[in-house]
Amino acid sequence: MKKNKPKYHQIIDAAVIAIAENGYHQTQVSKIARQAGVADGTIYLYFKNKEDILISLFQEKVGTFAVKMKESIQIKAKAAEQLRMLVENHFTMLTEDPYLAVVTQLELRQSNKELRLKINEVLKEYLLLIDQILQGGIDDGEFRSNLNIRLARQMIFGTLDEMITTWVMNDQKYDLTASASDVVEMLLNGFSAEKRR
Amino acid sequence: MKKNKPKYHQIIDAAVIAIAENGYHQTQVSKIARQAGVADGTIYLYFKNKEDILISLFQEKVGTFAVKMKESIQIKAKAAEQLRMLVENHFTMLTEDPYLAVVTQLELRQSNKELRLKINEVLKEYLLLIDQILQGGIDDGEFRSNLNIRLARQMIFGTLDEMITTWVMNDQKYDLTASASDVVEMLLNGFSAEKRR
Amino acid sequence: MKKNKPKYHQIIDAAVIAIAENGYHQTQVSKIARQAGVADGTIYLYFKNKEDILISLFQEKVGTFAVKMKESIQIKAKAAEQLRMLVENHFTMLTEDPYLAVVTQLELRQSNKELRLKINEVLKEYLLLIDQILQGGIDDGEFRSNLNIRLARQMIFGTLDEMITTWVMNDQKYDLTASASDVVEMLLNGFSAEKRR
Amino acid sequence: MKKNKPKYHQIIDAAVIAIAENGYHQTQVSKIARQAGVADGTIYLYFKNKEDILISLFQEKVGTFAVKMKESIQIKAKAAEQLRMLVENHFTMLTEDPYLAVVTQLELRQSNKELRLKINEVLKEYLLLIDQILQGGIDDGEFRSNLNIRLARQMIFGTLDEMITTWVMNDQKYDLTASASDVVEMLLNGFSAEKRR
DNA sequence: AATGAATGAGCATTCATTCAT
DNA sequence: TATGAATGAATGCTCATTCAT
Repeated sequence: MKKNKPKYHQIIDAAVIAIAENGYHQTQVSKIARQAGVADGTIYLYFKNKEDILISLFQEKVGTFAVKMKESIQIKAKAAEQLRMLVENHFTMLTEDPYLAVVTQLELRQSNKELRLKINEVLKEYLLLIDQILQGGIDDGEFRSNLNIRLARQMIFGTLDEMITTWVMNDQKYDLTASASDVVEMLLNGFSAEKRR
Repeated sequence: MKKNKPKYHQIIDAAVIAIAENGYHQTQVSKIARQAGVADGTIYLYFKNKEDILISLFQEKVGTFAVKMKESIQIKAKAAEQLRMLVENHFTMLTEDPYLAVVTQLELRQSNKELRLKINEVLKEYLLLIDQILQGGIDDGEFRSNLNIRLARQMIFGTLDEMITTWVMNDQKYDLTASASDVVEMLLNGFSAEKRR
Repeated sequence: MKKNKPKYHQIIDAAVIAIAENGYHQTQVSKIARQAGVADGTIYLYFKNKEDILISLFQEKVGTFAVKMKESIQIKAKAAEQLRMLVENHFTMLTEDPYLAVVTQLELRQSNKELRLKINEVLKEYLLLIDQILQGGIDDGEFRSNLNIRLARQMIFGTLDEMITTWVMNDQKYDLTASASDVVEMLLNGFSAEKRR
Repeated sequence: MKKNKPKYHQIIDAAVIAIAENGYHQTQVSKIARQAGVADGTIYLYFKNKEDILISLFQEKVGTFAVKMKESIQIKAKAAEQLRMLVENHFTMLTEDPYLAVVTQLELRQSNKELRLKINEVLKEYLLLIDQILQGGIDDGEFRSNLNIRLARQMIFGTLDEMITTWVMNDQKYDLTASASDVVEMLLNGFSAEKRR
């Protein structure tokens, strides 16, 4: 299995740095190779093509991300606390890896529709986690019973994504985590209250 | 003024169709020209370069969008009604122009950072409109006084954007407007209720 | 006859200025038209194509040049004096028209072989004039009887051309005419003296 | 070092042939590549851009030219003999490489001013060689003491250049070397004799 | 005669991928 | 495994020329 060899991760990490520093379209395969300290041709021993590097990058990073997130959330019982944990962790993880933040929020979106569909496939696991929190909240009576889970999940993900993208576009120069509490409150209000009128 | 000549809009409309059908990177200038029924060189009588077509496209379409939106909203007095109107119109307008939906939600995001900053510049007008609704709601007591406007705006825009993108990625095959009411409720709940506990 | 209409010369003069200021390859037909104060299309009422402007330009300017030169020379009796007059006039005329100097020495040489052959055709009249001086000098016994006229003419023209080109390449910043006397001496020495040994 | 690899010279030689046969402006990079038997992209592994091929071509050919010329001249003691050797060699070398003659006398002059300045830079070495011959002749008393070296050099170079260009423009169909002796005589007469009167 | 909007052919260069070593 | 020299397809833009008005 290629994924267990050191050069596999070496190349992926090089890709994150190269793309974050140079931008998606300015990052040629040869630049990733140079950053990784391998020859151009070596890349193709570990990845099918350039697109495969990007998908693998996303799988590795978001996969790790989702696993850690799951673990963090399991220690909380209530859906509200789980959601708070999810938002805080989401912000913290990206704050701690500025290169990855740039790559996921800005650069990878410059890829074509086909690649984005594959990226969405990887994201599904994470979105499912959100769904589980929401379903739990409904089951426990924390959220209203007629909550539209799909919609609620899109609200959560869309809000976080917009917040983070804006933060990255502003060169990550303010504290993203400081807004975690406020945004969680607004989301929870949206989910818990009975339908107005 | 070039913008008043018929070919200006002819080319922009052709660009929307060509990009929606072929994807951003597969849309050569010659393809736009063919779609518009003009020679390649004619494009350059109306636009500085290929990027300028895209920026102009966005300005024309989102500019029109924002103007219409402003007019629609002014006939409503309450912020809640204004927000409902905004969401409904946003969904309706994109539903009525499927090509434009694909271009704004998927294809235009594949542009480089520089172009995206220009696009954001155009978007500002629309985001300001949301801010005005929110501020009105606070002033009227509809929304809680300590509402974080920036956050609320990001929640609105992020949620709508995520909903629409998902809808477009699913080939626009379900009724987006049907969710308008539900999402407005959730957003309003988030803004109106007092901070929990 | 087109050549008698004012716009004919208006366009040629505009071409000299435009080419001198912008360089041969940077001088589009539209630039000449703008400089001449006419529409692009108007150019083609007076000239067959772009190349025709250049040939006509050369014909007009060098034609005038040759006619003036002939007149100047006729007042001198001796070949040596005629040659001196030719060199002085050649230098003076180009010194007095810096734009033309740039165009003939630098810019027009960037044209293709075909155009250069036509230019050479125009030059023939001038070269013939030199030949006449040389033949006169031989007939009068000023120059040695076995002087190779073709070679002598190439020496005269080549030397002048090289001197002027160097002067133009150095932005015409020194006094070209100051060297006239010296160069004439050297040339005359080359022609008059008996074959050495 | 790229210059030591066989493909470097392979491409330069191909460029000489392609430009001589097709003309400067009709010689696309792909044509040079085809002539050299390499792929278009390979050109760019050895040259920065198309202009760089031309400059390198000139450097290689004229560089070799100047080196050979220096060696040939050193075996002669008298300036007159050195000049005769220079003219003969100059003619012989270009006669032996008809393609190069076309390229240097006609095609390379069609380049823009910037490129021509670089070409002149390369030529300087050759012009310096002429200056050294002239200075030697003055020191030895072969040439008159008040000889203007700059002028004499321009006369030599200008005359040779004009002769060769005319010869190339006439499709090299006569024997250039046959005129070497005569032209040298005329030049020497110009330099050696005391100022007339 | 004059205009100028419209035309469309033409080309240097990049870079993902291959493959002989 | 690893290399890196070589490949060659792909495209935005310019500008001389035309022609309807």
